[in-house]
Amino acid sequence: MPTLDRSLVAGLPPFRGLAAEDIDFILERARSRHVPKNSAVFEQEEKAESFYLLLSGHIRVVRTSPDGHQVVARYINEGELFGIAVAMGRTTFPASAVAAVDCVILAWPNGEWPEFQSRFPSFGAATYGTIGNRLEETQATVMEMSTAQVEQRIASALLRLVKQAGRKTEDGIEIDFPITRQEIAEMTGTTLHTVSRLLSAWEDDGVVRGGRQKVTVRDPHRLMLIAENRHRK
Amino acid sequence: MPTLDRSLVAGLPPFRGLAAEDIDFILERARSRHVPKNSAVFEQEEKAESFYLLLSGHIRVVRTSPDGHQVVARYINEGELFGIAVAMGRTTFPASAVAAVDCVILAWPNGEWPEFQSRFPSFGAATYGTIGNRLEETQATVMEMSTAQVEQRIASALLRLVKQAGRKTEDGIEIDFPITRQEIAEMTGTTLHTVSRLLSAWEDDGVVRGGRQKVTVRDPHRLMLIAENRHRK
DNA sequence: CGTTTTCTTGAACAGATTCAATGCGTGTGG
DNA sequence: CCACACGCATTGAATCTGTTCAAGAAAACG
Repeated sequence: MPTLDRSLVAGLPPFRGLAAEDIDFILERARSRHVPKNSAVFEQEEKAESFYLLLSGHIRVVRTSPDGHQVVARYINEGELFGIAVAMGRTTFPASAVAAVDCVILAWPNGEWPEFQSRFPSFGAATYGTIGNRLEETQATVMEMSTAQVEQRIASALLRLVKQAGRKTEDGIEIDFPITRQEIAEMTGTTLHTVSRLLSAWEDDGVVRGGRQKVTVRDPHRLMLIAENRHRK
Repeated sequence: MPTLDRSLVAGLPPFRGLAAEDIDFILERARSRHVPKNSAVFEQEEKAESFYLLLSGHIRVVRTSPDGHQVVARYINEGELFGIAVAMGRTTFPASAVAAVDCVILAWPNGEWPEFQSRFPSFGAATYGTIGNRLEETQATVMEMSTAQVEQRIASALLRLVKQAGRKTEDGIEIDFPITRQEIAEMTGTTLHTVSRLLSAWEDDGVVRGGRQKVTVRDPHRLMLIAENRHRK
């Protein structure tokens, strides 16, 4: 197997500040893997054997409750670590990770973690920073779900998606992976019906443009006003 | 200033597995502090200069949104670390920490963190484990808020409180610190009115017993059925 | 003893869900 | 290659859970 090229990851936060040979050391221990659209990298409750980095594509992190309800916890963007249960001292994954499009990932056996951690403190720090950010984001979500109306939550979610995975088109900014109304509902704690209704209304207002598994934001500013509940009712 | 006695902390997770002299090393660098009821250890957005351990008492972690809404993110129990922004690479606190009762805390300057981390890996691991647990709990909260009814959420919250800070009385298990209906509402994303109504109804059923800033759970099992939505309506 | 904070409870209202029916796209199999 | 079935999306109507508005009672505090 040819060694992975360090240019693949050199710019990414976890590798920033590492010497070329350190990056090579880490990459030599990685396995790369292609993950076809809609297949899972790992499943909730599964024993965590590895941790991962998303090289390309988009991954949806989904939690399922005992009674079958699903919640989309987040989307992983290119260059982000995920499935880092080992860094939190967990033995199982708290959620499933599903490829939203065809993806390429790197995987390291958990056994490598302690060495990476101690040998490359900046790598460890970046990982813990990632976890910290996710805790912060998740708390922000709780806050939003406690205080904001559905309309505002959906607007915020779209803005976040557009920011993380927006692709400019002639028509506005399009979310760069297929996403259903149902999934938007699972991100915002509502039903696909409500999402559909609101998107339709916004489409009439020219704020967004819908499509099958597609959303394009045409007027981000107006969407922001909606998210902040400062728009004319 | 007399050195703190190592028996204060020896049993606690962050110190487990450390040699006596290591514990002393860490304690020598700590400052202890008394925090009167209702006063803040630190405030949201404040620059994080230290990290903390709660020796005794109960601390409420509160997030306030730009528009003034408050959410109770969690309660810190005796023996837990809190305000560990430094371990997540944050420079400010994402929430405020308020003493629910008179508390005693230890504080370490953030500058000590890197040394503790590298010198006592088990201390670092315990800290990261704490962060991981909180992320996990917070995601569970999101899940609950997305899928469960208010009644179930309040029941779960009470059960969690009772588990973490329950004190047995002749009448049932009492939450061991003053907590208002408003605060329960802020934990569960509802209003004090709804909390009050439900607690009143449960009191009529003999499941709980209310009081000013006080809740006693008399029938945890029945409360569990409510939390799981498996009780007769 | 008056003032403030906490808690209770009724009534009206509303946002969002649920139920139901239908339409539209797209990918697959005959 | 076309038809059709399935997954995804839309939209109306009815319903309901929980909020909001309003008024007051009870407990603590200075």
